[in-house]
Amino acid sequence: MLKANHHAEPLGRREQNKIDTRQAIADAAFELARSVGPGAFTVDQVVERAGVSRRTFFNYFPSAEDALTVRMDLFIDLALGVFEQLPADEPLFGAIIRAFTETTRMEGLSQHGELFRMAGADPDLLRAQLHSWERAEARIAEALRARLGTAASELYLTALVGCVMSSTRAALRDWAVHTPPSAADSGRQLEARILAALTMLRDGFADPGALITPHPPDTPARS
Amino acid sequence: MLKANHHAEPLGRREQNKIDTRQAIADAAFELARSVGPGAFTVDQVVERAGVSRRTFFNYFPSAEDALTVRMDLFIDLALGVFEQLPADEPLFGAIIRAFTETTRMEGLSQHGELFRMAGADPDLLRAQLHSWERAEARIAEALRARLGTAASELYLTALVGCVMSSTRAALRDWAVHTPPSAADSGRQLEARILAALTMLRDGFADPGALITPHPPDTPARS
DNA sequence: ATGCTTTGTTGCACGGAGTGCAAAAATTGC
DNA sequence: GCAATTTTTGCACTCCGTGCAACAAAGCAT
Repeated sequence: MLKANHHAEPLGRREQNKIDTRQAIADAAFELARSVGPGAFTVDQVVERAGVSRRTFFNYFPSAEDALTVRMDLFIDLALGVFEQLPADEPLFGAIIRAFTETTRMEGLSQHGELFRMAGADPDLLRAQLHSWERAEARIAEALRARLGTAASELYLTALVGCVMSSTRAALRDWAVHTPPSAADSGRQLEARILAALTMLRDGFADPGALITPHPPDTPARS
Repeated sequence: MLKANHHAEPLGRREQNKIDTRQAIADAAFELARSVGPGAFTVDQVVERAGVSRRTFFNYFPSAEDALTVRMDLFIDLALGVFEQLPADEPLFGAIIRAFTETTRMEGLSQHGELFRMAGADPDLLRAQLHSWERAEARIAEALRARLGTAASELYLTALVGCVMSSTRAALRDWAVHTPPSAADSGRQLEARILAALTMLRDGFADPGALITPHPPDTPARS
């Protein structure tokens, strides 16, 4: 187990207030999205819940949907922190997989799945999430660049990161479809899928053999 | 060379008018984006150029940025048409690569690159494009599902398509960075990159060896 | 504590985005 | 040509997103 790298600096009241406000807004937005549905609430409703002014909201987020991507950004923060602590000589795919699984263990997954599922109902939320993945991709590519140095071409690097993210997203999608209610082993279900997808990637998708969920739905994949 | 599958049905005036209007709006939006920059023009300016009412614009597109993704959607139309005509026993990656290269030969690439580069300057356009890629992914997955039948799991299928799109996107990005002006061999440059990225994918990213553009920029990659 | 500087919040105002609705115009079928 | 259908348009309305200036809170020095 890796230590959490908490940045536990003194952190003045200025910084803390901003973090709190940001979180309050994000929480308010999430609760609203959960209760009335994504895209079915206004910024005014959010700020009323969060206890800030309308103008302040837009100081933090450019749109209501962006307040719903905070969780993913934080998730990437964690994952990158984990990744940077892994030994530099560990095999690449192994390190990536470990960074993901280690992170999913400290962060709850249910909300991510819930948000992912919400995106199916609201194009604007979907776009915000895609943008979030894009930002994450850039950040991860950055971290990988630091790890691999100039040994790898830019194309190799960006394509690899893109594929890792795509595979992870496919796993999330599959998981969201086949594990709608919060099942007991929900976490393991997702982990298994991410692992399966990344393994396919490592093998160049040579074997179409069904590892998880054949074609018909409702096959809980006894893993 | 494959035939273009032109759907040359009679096509009444209703249908034709809609197509024309759609195209007029898309063209007007593209010209504006090109001259004043993406995100720097209003819907009113677009509709004035296109010669339609403001309300009509929103009958066709939900936002100004969406009018700029028409080209990519059409590109996918073409590519899918090509893909479906390829022999069913052709190796998967080969078929995908061929579908792409065949399509790039009939469609101009410069506008795609231009739009791609524009997205770096306007978050909303970027989101619209990401959404467009997402739609394309779904459509391609559909086509692949028809081709592979139930032999492949959903996860395999969606992960594969996602990775193909990601690799292509990485190639586009690399190309857009290293080939800013419309160079003479612009088309071949892009083709080479897409091929390189998809080859990396097929090989499971086992070899970080620099195929195109080592690390430093401005290395035209003698192909 | 007191004042001074820096930084974050709020209200206001304004232009633009997006949508429901009903009237008007264009296309189609007969 | 006439009636039915489909598309375009104008209007009105709400909500979004932002520049600006006044205001409040935190930091800093004495």
